[in-house]
Amino acid sequence: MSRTQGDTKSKIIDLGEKLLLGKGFNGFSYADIAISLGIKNAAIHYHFPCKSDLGLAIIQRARERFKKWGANKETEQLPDRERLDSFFQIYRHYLTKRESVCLSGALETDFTTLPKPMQEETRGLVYDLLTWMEIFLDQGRKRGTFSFPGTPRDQAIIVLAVMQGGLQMTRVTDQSVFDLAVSQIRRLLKP
Amino acid sequence: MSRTQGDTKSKIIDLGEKLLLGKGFNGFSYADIAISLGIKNAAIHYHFPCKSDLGLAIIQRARERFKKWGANKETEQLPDRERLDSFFQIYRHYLTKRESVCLSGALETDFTTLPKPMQEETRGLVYDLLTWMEIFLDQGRKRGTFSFPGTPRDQAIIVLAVMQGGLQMTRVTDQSVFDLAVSQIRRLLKP
DNA sequence: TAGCATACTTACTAGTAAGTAAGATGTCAA
DNA sequence: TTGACATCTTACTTACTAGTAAGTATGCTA
Repeated sequence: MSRTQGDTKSKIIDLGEKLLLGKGFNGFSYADIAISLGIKNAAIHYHFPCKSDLGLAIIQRARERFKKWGANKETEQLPDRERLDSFFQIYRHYLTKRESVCLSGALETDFTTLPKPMQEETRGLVYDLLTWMEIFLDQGRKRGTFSFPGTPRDQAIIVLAVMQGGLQMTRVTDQSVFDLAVSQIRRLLKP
Repeated sequence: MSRTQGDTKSKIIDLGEKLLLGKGFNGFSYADIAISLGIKNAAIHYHFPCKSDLGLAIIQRARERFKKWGANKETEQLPDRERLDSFFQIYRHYLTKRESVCLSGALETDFTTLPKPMQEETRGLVYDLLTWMEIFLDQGRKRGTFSFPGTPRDQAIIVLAVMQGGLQMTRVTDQSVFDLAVSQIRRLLKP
């Protein structure tokens, strides 16, 4: 009984992502997914022969999602500060909807235990984020929307590190910590 | 044959910490420690009945280490900016000597999978760090050593998040990323 | 309608995880 | 020198891990 084309497969990626963000790559098993979706362990292996295949699919989808977000007409036409807030909203979303850290943060702490293909894809993800932010900050400073010392790359590293670290810290303190981090980094970028 | 008092026990904590920082709490096993120290699995269980006992000991020792660092006469008498650098050095040390992320970062991403006592101790660790940094930044701003918008707590969150996120990002990019993050946060604190 | 692909399930394997029970060995104190 | 305690080892259990092999139901297509 195949309900909708690719239904189970995308459900596996959905749940896999949620579990990865919530418990780390070594913190969940195929059994967790199987039980939760009401299918058998082997059904997951059918779609993703190895766990690393699933991990890879999760990262690739996230990269594409970010790429689409960046290329989105609506997003592109936003004023710089609103576009920045829209970026922050991606991270804020992790917190509210998924009660989790961000993908890059989760993957980076597990990095040494990840299979090679996932490591490479993780590098790609971080490269995407850093590059986007660097260009965005550079343009913004030239336009006078943002102000910061050092190079756009320096500042891009800081901004991403704050998102990542902020989400993680929030987990052990309270939700306000992430929001405080966001408002502080916004202040620090003020012209 | 008990060579030195508490020798094995502290060796287990040493290696446990290294593994925790390097691979996450779910990324290593008692077997890893046993093989590396040339002892048997059960010897570790003698000193730490459950893995959570070991995890707890690791965090507690780190908290004490930080407490001692903070109370150290040498550290205390340092000028603010040098004291800040000394703080950054703690994190830089994780990178060079251990090729790892920081303890709070590692624990926070695994947080939901950690046993309760470890969760509580992790909260304590983050509280220690946040509190110290908040007071330090507050004093520094009053003395005119530092300059930043918002409250000292806002800025403390940012600084810690940058340390944490910076170490993690460095893992998938190159070592320079952490150093760039440090120099950028130093710039952002300039009066 | 025969055959073939898709999307599974059932039933298993090999390996690893944490944890335990019982015993061996050494050290020290009375 | 005996007994108690600390620090281990040997030998195991139970539970879970990823992964596989073989079989089944359903529906599409030639």
